[in-house]
Amino acid sequence: MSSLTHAIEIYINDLLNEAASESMLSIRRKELAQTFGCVPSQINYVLSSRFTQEQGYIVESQRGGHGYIRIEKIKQNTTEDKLNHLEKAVGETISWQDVRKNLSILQKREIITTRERLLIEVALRHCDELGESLFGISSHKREGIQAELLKRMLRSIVLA
Amino acid sequence: MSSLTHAIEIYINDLLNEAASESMLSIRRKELAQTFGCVPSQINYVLSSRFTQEQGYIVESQRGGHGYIRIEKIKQNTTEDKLNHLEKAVGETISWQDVRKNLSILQKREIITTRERLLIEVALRHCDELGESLFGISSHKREGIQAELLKRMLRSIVLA
DNA sequence: TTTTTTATTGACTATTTTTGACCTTTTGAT
DNA sequence: ATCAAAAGGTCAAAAATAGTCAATAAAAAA
Repeated sequence: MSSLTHAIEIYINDLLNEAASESMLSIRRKELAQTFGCVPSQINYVLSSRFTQEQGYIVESQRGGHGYIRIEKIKQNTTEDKLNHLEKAVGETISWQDVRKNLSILQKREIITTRERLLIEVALRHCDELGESLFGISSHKREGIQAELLKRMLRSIVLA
Repeated sequence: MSSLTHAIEIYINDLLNEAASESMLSIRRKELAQTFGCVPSQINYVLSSRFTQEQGYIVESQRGGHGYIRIEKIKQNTTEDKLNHLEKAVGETISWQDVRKNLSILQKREIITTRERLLIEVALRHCDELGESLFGISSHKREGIQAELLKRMLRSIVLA
């Protein structure tokens, strides 16, 4: 392990934990690289492999003078359960009917809002249309694609 | 250690907020520049990067003796306005950069929530990945598809 | 051992901020 | 009417950051 990447990952996590400020922190890419004696782009690698949205982080940055990289942890690990549950509920493929049914349930349980439900439905339909009209993918394959997108979307907000 | 630009941005916002006068204020470019010990054109930079119409402000000015710069924070009114605004902001195609920027602005203006922003980002990325890896669509065309999806999603929640 | 995945680097690119030289508009005095 | 002074505007260069991508190298899996 050791690896530079891992060390940097730990370093950032430490900062995030001790930062009283709502587990959010700001760094200078160059500085961080210097403290670890590596090239700056190494930091990008760490961020894109260890601090992705899927993993519960939001990363924003700005170039130019006084540039920065801001990392925010948006996940409380106790939501793991919900996640697993969702994964199983959605499964590998899912029909449009089922999608509607599931979303309806989630909404009633106030796990997602009406607006969020709309967003999800719009996205799924759009994807489906593309798959069908533009590329004529089979219905079954489209369902797989939709299931994947649905899972990703649900994950992203359950973690938030 | 924030940038000059950011400091000036905050200063102006403070003035706008405490100004009882309908969140509108008038400044002298030269004076403000002097307050911050910078060249006057720095003020133009701040205005054009932080107080654009997109971001909800109207800026008017006049040269010559008794010149001034007036800054007004405008409220978002009807749904129609929001929609038109969105349509224009997104346009026909949109880069990932611009997507992030736009969503960030919408979130700051509280037109969408963090969760909604996450949902949208995930959906767009998913669509993009599909387009690229599965069907090898050109980058430009993918941007068009993304713009369409983005507009649909935003429309759906603005109208909700 | 061979293959596949993950890390490391660096050359090249892109964005943002800061500064300054030069331009335009408005007012007011003569 | 003219001109000088007093604003504000534009634009492009320079400086300060961050991002991308592809070639290697190292580690893990098969």
